[in-house]
Amino acid sequence: MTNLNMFTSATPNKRSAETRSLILHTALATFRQHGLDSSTMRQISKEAGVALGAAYYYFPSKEAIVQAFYDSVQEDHHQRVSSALSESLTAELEARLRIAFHSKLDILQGDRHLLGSLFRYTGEPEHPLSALGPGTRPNRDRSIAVFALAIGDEKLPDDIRALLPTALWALHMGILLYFIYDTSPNQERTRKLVDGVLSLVVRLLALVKFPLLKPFRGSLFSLLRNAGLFPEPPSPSLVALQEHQP
Amino acid sequence: MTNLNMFTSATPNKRSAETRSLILHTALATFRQHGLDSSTMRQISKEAGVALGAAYYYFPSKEAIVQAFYDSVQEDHHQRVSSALSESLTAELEARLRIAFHSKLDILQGDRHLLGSLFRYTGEPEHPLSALGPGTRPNRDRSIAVFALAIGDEKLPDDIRALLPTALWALHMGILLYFIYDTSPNQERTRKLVDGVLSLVVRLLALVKFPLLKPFRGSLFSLLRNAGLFPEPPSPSLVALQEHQP
DNA sequence: GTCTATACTGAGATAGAC
DNA sequence: GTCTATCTCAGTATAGAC
Repeated sequence: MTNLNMFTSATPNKRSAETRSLILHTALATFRQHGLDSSTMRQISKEAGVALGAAYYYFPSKEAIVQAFYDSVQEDHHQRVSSALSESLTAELEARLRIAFHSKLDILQGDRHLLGSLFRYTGEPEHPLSALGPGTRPNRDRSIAVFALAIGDEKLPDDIRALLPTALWALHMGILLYFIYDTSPNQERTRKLVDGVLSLVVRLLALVKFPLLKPFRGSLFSLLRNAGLFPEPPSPSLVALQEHQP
Repeated sequence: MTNLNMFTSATPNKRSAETRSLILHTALATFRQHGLDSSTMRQISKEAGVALGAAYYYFPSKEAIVQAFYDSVQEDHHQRVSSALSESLTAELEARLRIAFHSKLDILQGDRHLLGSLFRYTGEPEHPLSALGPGTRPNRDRSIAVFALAIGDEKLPDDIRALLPTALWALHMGILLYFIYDTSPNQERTRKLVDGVLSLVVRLLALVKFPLLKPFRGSLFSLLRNAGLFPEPPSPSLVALQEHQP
C-alpha cells in the first residue's frame, strides 16, 4: 500500500527516516554547543539544511526533540545493562545495581544540561511530557524494567520484589537531579553517592528481616498501597519486551 | 528625602503598593480562571485596567508573579504555624509536624495548578527560579525555618537535629508533588499520606537509638555529608527572623 | 518614581501551497 | 514530505504624561 511503485520514488521511506535523523542529530549538536534555550528551531533547521516546517513535521515541539533523545538514551541503557549482566550473571545484587546506575550516568555524562527539560513538566500532570504523568507511562515502564532486569531473580520477599524496581527508578531520578547539580570534576561526587546509596540499600534489604523492623515495614507498605504509590503491572507490550532478554 | 513634601503627593508610595497588589491579585484570579499558560500578560494588564508596561514594571516576567504568590504563601505558612504552635506548646512532635504540613496544604488547596511552575526549573541549576538552585536559597531557608520552628526544642541527637528541618522540607516538597497529582476529592489522599508518613518519621526517630541501626545511621550521615547534602547554616538575616518568634 | 501608549523583536507553532 | 508565509505571544524599547 505504501510502496506500490518502487521505480518512481527513489527512496520510498528510508529518506524520511534519514531526514528525521538528520534533524535530530543536528538539533542535539546545536543544543550541546549553544544550550537548549538559546537554540531556536529556525537555527536548527537552517543548520540541517531544511525548512522550519520540516523540523516541525518530524517533531511537534522543541521539547519533543529532547524527548526523542531521551528515548534513545533509554534504549542504550537497556542494551548496556542487559549485555553487561549476561557477562556476569553470578555477580551480587549490589554489583548489578551499580551497573544499572553507572551505565545510565555514563550515557548522560556529556548531556547533563539536556536533562533539565526532563523535569520541566513534572509539576503539570496533564502535560504529555510530564515525567510522572500518564503521557510518559510507557517510557517510565521501560526505564523501570531495566532495574527489574538488574534485580533479576534475587531472592526477595514478595512485597519488596514488587516495589523495588519502581523504588530504584525513583532513586535514580533523584540521582539524576543530583547529577545535574554536581559541579565536581567529571561528576565524581555523583558516582560516590551512587555507590554509597546502593551499599545502604542492599544493607537495608538485609536488615528488613529483623523483627524490630517488621511493624515498620508493614506500616510503610500499607501506607504506599493506600497512597496508590504501589506499582501497577506494566503494559503487555513491555512484558513482551522484558521477556525478549530473559 | 523621599517624602519632603507630604502635601503635593496624596499617596506617596502606598499607591504603588496598591497597583502592585492589584496586578498580582488580578493575575492570580486570571490564572485560576484560565490557567497559567492561557493567561497572557496583556490579558492580565487589561483586566487590571493598567497598561502592559505597568505589569512589567512590577513583575519582570509572568513566572515572577507566581513567585510573588509563592512568597506570600510562605509568609502565610510561617504565620499559621507559629501562631498554632504558641497555642499548643505542649503538644507532641508528631502533632506539631502535622500542623506544619497540613497548614501548607490548607493554604495551597485552591491553587494546586499554580504549584506546577514551582517545579518547572528544578532541572536547571543556573535558573533564578530553580527550586533547588542558589537563586531561591533565601526562600528555601525561610521554608526550612518553619519546619525548624515545628521541631522546636524537641530532644534529639545533634546530627539529627541538624538534618531534620531540611529533611522535612525535602519531604514536604515530595508531598506537594503528590498533592498536585492527587485527584481524590479535596485531596484527602494527600492528607492521609501526610499523617501516615509523619507517624512513620516519628517512629523512625525513636527507632534510631537501637544498636542494630547505629552503623546504618552512621553510614547514612557520612554519606550525606560527603555528598554535600548536609545543610549549611542559614544566612544571618534568617537567623534573626527565627529569633523573632522563639 | 509611577504609569500610559504604542511599536518592535524574536521565537514557537501552524496553514496551506506545491 | 517539504516549503513559505503567517499567527500568536512573551518580552523589550521608547517616548512621554504626571
